[in-house]
Amino acid sequence: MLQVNYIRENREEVIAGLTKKNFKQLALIDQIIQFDEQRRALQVSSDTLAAEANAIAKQIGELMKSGQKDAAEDLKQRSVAIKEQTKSQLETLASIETGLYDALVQLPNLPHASVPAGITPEENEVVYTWGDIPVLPENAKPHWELAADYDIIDFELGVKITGAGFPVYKGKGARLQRALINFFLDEAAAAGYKEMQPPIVVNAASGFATGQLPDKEGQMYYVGIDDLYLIPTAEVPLTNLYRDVILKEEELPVMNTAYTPCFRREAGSYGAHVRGLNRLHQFDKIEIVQIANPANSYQILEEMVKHVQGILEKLELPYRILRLCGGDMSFASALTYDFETYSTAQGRWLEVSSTSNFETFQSNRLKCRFKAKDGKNQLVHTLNGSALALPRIVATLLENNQTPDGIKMPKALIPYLGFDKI
RNA sequence: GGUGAGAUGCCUGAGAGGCCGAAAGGAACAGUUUGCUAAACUGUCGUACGGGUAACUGUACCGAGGGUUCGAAUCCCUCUCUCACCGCCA
Repeated sequence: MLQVNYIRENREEVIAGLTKKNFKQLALIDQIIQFDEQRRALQVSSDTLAAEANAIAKQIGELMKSGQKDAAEDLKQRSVAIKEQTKSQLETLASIETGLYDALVQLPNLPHASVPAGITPEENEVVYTWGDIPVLPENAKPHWELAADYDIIDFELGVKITGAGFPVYKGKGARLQRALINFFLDEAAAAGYKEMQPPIVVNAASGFATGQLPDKEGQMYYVGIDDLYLIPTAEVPLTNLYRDVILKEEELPVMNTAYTPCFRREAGSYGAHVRGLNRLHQFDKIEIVQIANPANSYQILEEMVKHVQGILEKLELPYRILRLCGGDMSFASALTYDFETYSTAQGRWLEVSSTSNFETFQSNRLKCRFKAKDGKNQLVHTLNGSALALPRIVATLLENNQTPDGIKMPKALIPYLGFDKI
């Protein structure tokens, strides 16, 4: 959520930024500024009235004490009149505040200056490419066929016990999952992140603070009987640890990581590209989250990008980094780098990580601030990234490393796996 | 699931219609003293939104929402959450 004061003082810049993000309802800006003006004017007058009422109440108290009942009665009448007036002002104020808020939550975050213009994924900027795309034999198979051949991931079995998009990992497939989770967590710990194990169901207040509610309500699994939501990413619980918190400046940056299963209904998504592991309702992910001082949050974003690069390189997977264009960025992000590994058998790039700086967009809803040296509270910047999501990593590992005598595992994983080949 | 108790500032905790944005203690921060550590003393010490160049100042907030009253942390209603004990249980 953007800050009203910022919008008021930087109207032109806000409009330019939202335009870059391909946001159309620019009329909201002036509506917000207008609401804000009305709000402040009304507040001044209702505050003044309240001040008068408070003063009168105090006088009545004193008059009663000294026994001047008649004088007190006169003042009471006056007080009742003020109360009427205050009541109607407060009602108007409340409706203006609601209007202001409703408009405000519709605005996406402003893009960072380095975000390229553009609307479609094709306009994302490739900023880095690493690794050689392997040359595979003629009869190379996509991962869903390999998974069946080696009996390591069973999609049909998952359909039986739950439904589509809930695969069962078996034998070496299950072991590969566990190895990746441990590997990613160890890498994060080595980079200075503190490992956490948060709940994987959250309440509505948490969903709201990180922006899943109300807009993306239909994307989360909802446990109605207890009014809880299954998390779509560990970002939700990890970031909400700092909801309503005022940190000390020297506590920044806070670096946390967690492995969690993630649940996404993916309502409305379908098509040829969702086979196998490409899109699931339940998957595993290791998330890294930082709560940062705004002064160096972009440096931190670069460090997070380096961290993800390091992992992908240890896994020997060819990848590229995209700086997302304005139109392809998420609602809350100011700058996002997507990581894609190349799936040779499918002949396409698969997104395996998304690493973003949200600046104050989330912290404004979270009310997560830090006390700066001057004693004033200031919103923190929040950043997060996948490091990494498992399914597409597994997909590319299987596809890119297939040989006539099995699927070779990268060196870095062997200690975690206890075998070097599937 | 049953029964009972409770929710006040960073923490503990008093307050039971006006003198309460809130005692006291602790923590934290700054200063003085001290050879260091510790201690002692002094001061600062909630948040949000406004007004004012500023010093300063107004309003709101004692779990949330409503009500009674000239006036509510305090009385009434509803809700939420927490804790304890019992039951069940990994």
